[in-house]
Amino acid sequence: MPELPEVEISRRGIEPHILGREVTGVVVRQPRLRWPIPPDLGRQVSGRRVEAVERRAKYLLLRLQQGTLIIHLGMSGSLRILPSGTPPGRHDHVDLLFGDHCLRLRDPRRFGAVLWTREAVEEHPLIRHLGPEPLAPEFSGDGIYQLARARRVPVKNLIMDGRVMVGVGNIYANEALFAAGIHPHRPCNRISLARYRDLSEQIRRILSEAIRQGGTTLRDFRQEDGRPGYFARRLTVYGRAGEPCPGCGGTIRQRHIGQRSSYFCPHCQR
DNA sequence: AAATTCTCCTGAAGGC
DNA sequence: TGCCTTCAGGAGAATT
Repeated sequence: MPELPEVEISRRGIEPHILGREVTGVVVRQPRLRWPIPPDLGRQVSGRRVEAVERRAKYLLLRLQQGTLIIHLGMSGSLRILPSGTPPGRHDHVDLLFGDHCLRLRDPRRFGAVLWTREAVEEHPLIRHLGPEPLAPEFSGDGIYQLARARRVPVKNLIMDGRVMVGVGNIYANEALFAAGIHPHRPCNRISLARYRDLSEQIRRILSEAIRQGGTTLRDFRQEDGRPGYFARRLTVYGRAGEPCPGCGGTIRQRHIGQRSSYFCPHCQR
């Protein structure tokens, strides 16, 4: 499931293959993703050159001449660079053609999205309200602490809220809270500034490490060359219910918070 | 108004 | 072996 590191890895993987290249066509085999793919996408983007390949939160932004393609990988999306004409698999829904090769989106669960906007992408409804990037140099716990004071949701919900900060999905939220010794259920307004600063640092550290490891492959994620990521072996608590906590030897618990699974050590995390 | 629930979809895993 | 059921999960929309 692509979270921020997986999207950044995809960005770095595809950039050298498409930056500066002209889109020669688009093939849409299945337009029904999270939102329908615009029917005239091919006409809109063909002939335009890729001027930048960026990432904002978990959105990939392909800046073309006079517009931006917004790609979201949803739950199960992945991007591959392939020779043009490579036979598509069952869930290969979209190809962006670049002459001899193509950028192919595979997304079995179809929660992803491919959208086109000619407006300033920073003002797009999906982008406009996004919180700060954890990997930006100026990111610290201070802003989060201020926001948290006015709310009382569990801290895990807070850090997964894209308006508060972006890119922290379920896996990394669990890991960061363990690393910071904070209980995922703790009301977010009952955590000190010092602990938010530490938590922010842990989020940065874990996301950076995951990027270095090629991301976390749990089910479908593949790097652009088809290799899986290797961060899964570094996960300390996620998916380890019943196993011993590496900190105290106690048992890692799993509980549901919202609709998602939390994994934590009730002894080390308070 | 903040917080929770619902919804999209299908692969994987577990039970019998 | 294989069918059936349950679960997971990002994020906007709907609901409380």
